[in-house]
This record gives sequence, structure tokens and C-alpha cells, in this order.
Amino acid sequence: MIKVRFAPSPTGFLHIGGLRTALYNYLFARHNNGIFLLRIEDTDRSRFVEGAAEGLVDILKWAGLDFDEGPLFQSDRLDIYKERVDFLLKNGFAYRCFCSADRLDGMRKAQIAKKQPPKYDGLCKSLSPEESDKLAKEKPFTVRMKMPQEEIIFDDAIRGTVKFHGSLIDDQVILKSDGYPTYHLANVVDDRMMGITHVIRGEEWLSSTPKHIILYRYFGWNPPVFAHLPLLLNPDKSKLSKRQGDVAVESYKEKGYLPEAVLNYVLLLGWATEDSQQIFSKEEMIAKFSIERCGKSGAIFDIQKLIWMNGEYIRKLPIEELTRRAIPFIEKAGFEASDIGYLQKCVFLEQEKIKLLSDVPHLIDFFLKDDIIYDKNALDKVVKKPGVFEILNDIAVVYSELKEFTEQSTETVTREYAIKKSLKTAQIFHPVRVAVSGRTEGPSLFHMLELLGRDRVLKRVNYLIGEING
RNA sequence: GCCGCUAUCGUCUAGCCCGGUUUAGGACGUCGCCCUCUCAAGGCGAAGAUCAUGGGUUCAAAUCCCAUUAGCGGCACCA
Repeated sequence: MIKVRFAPSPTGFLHIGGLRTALYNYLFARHNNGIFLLRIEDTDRSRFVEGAAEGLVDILKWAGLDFDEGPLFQSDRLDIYKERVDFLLKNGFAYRCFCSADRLDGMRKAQIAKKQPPKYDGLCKSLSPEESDKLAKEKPFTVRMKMPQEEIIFDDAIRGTVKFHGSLIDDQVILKSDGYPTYHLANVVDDRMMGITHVIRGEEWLSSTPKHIILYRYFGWNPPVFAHLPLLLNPDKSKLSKRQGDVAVESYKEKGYLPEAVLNYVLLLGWATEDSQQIFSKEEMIAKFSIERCGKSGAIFDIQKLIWMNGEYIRKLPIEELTRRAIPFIEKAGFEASDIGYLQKCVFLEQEKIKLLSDVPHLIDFFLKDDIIYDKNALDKVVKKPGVFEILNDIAVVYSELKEFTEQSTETVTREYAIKKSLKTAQIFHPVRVAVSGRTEGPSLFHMLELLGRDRVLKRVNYLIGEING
């Protein structure tokens, strides 16, 4: 039975790169009818952020990456790690280290200054068991694993065979002086005890993997399959970071990206099909995903393509659904959103123009409020032209004489008026558009007029006539 | 500094494992044309890649081999 996990630490919001890792794990599990587990790696008390774990669960839910087990918290499992550390200590695979943080720090700085690799000098390694036991009662200590001085070779499902030499790797701290395990220990122990078969994680873990391999060996366990995903990059090719744009999935949600689009976009950052398919339903993702087709090189996060993709998904959404999702944004902009039927009509007229849900309030605001703002540019370009005053006056009369004020009837009489006056239709359409909406761009004119209704249309046209006069 | 990973259009990538079907394919973006009451959307088209560089192997290399370079990642009592 295939089993994978997503194992974030609760130190803040979910990173967009983390979302991709979670997605790949999720897809791999679903594709293989396996299990997807969520584990919260909260072993660093100094970086713990209140509410972060809940936030992680919420945003995963928003993204639709439902997990089958968890969330499991490492802080609930301290006894288990402690027991494993004792095992290592007893078998000589690890030793207590009583060096102070100051000593370690000074040593590291000196090594770096001498252009040497920063590495623990092994001072406490030579302590006898008796000395170690005695000191342990007096001083705080950490526990370090012993790195064997040999070549460590492992297979990565994405990168193939990878080799490191143990002599170059530090005797890693696996238990901190506060009694909490470090990532390396907790990760290995949990993956084993939770039955994880495939570890799919970011490339930043590749060089730690030999430590994990050795821990598995010390415990007498078979390691899982490792797959290290390429990193997500800033436009300058450095590891994607806060400084150069949004990395929190939460902020994409707030900006009005659809989870389907974010997932689909992130899917393509490091994975592709042979035919370079771009748009995937979730079912297709699950059906087609495979680790073998993951790329090896880092991918720059291109917001332009995400925006395009979001537009694609928005255009495909049924109008009821689109409106439902847009309502929080409409309300946030200060508009009343109780008349769903009316909002649906407004949103429908603008659907093909929406890139982000947060665009919606602005796109439809002239349907929702009376004191519309006339765009300066629109006034200059369209209204301040000779003949506009007369046209608007005539049109107001024509519209007021209409029996029924509909898309069809308004179009018919407007075109008739154009012929009668030997005007190009655009000479009438444009000023009317500006008069009723305040701007030059918008939905097709007559759909807009019908939705606005005669009263509002006449009121706005007459208002503009007054403005031209004044 | 040491270790490791990576390297195809501006960006995401296909092709590479199993050399010839590649005038290196698709997508975003850009530009042009069409449609059109505007903006979009849509349709059509264009520009854009000496396949990091240099050597081999071969009748033939983006594809195989070697070296080099560059970029990135890791080297915490962070994950």
C-alpha cells in the first residue's frame, strides 16, 4: 500500500512551493489508491506560531487537497523519539554532546573564517559512557548521531543515483537540549512508524538525505523511496521568497485566484505530459500524474501565466458558481449582495473580462451604485466631441418613448436613429456607454442598458447632458 | 570554502533513457491581422532557442561519453 505525507512546520502561512509539494504527494497517493497523510512538524518551539497549524489545514482544504490521516503532531510523540534516541545511545550510534552554544558558535565562525567547512570537531564523541552518564546529570546536553566515514549512496526517484561521503557530513544533532528531536530524527522515526513508502519533498532536503539513510540503517529499517522536487524560483532564479512577491497561498486566495487555477498552475511547475497539456481537471491530474515525469530543474514562478489560467477557469465557471465565489469580494468592496439574481446578471455580462475574483466589484460597480464616477479620459475622448450634446438629448427622448425597454428594443431604436441622422452607430454607442457607465469599456451596450433599466439610464444620460451644459 | 543538484524560446515545458521521423513541438507573454458598439473573449498568423560551452564517439547528436563554465541548494540545539 502506497502511503505519502505532507509534513509542513507550523511557522507561518503555507508557502506556494509547499502547496506544490502537497499537491504532488496528494496526486501520487490518489493515482495509486494510496493514503495521503498530514503531519505537523512542530519540534521547534522557538519558531512555533499560534494558529499556524489550523491555517495550514484550512488552506489545504481550500485547495481541495483532502488528507486521509492526520493532522498528526510531532509534539505529541516526544516519548517515542526519546525511546529511539536511547536505542541509538545504547548501541553506540549516537553520543551526548555537552558543548555550549557559545563554543559551537565560535568554532563555526573560526572555521568559516579559515574557509573550512563548518563542522563539529567531535570533542564529546570521545567521552566514555561513564563520563557521559555522570555529566548528563549535571549539564544540559544534545545528542548527536555518528556519521560513518564511508560513501553513502542512494537512489532518488527523480535524480537517479546520488552519492555523498560520510566524512564530509557533520555529526548531526538529533535531540536538542530541550528534549525535542530535530527534523532528521523525528522525520525518519515518523515516516517509518506511520508506514510512509515514498518521501516526496523539496530539493533543499537532498543533502540531508544521507543522514536519514544512516538513521534508517542504525534502526535496522529499510528506507522509503525518496523523490526530491526541484525548487520554485524568483525571477532572479533564487529560491522563491517573500521579498520578491507573494509566497503565501493565503494571499492568492485573498487576491481572488481560484484554487483550481492555482493547483493547475503549480502542477505545471516541474511536471508535464508528453503533449504539453495545459489545463487539467483534478480527475485528469490524478489519472496522469507520475513521479517519473517530474522535471529536475528549478522553475521560475510566472505570475502572468497564473493570471491567464485563472481567467480560463473563471470563464468556464457556471454563472451561479462564479457569482457565489465573487460575493465575498463584492461585499468586501462595500456593496450589498443580497439580490443574487441581479448580481448574477451583472457578473454574467463581465465574465469574460474577469481575471481575478477581486476584479469583480470594480467591473460591475456601475450596476450597483448611483453615484457613478465619470472617467476623465472617457469624458475627454468621447463626450467632449461636437454633436454629442444633441445626440444624448435625442436618445433620451427616443428611449423615454419606448414601450418596452429591452436589449432588443433599445438596439433597434438606436440604430434607427443613427440611420435617420446619417451617423455612424459608434458615434451614438460610445457617448451613451460613457453616460450610463462612466467609462469607455464594458459589456455590450444594449445588454447593459436593459440591466440598468430605463430609469437609471435616463437619469444618467440627463445628468451628463447637464454636465456638458454646465 | 566544501559537498551536491541543475542547464532546450523572456517564462513554464515536450523531445533526450531506446541517436536519423526536428526546418527543435506546445503553453504564457509580446507583436500583427480578423471579428466587433468599447474592453475583453475567440480565430488566424509572426517574431522568439547557435538545444550552457568545448572536445570526442558516429555516416548522423538536443539526444551517447568526457571536461569546463554558470546558476542554484545544503553545510544550525530551523524545518
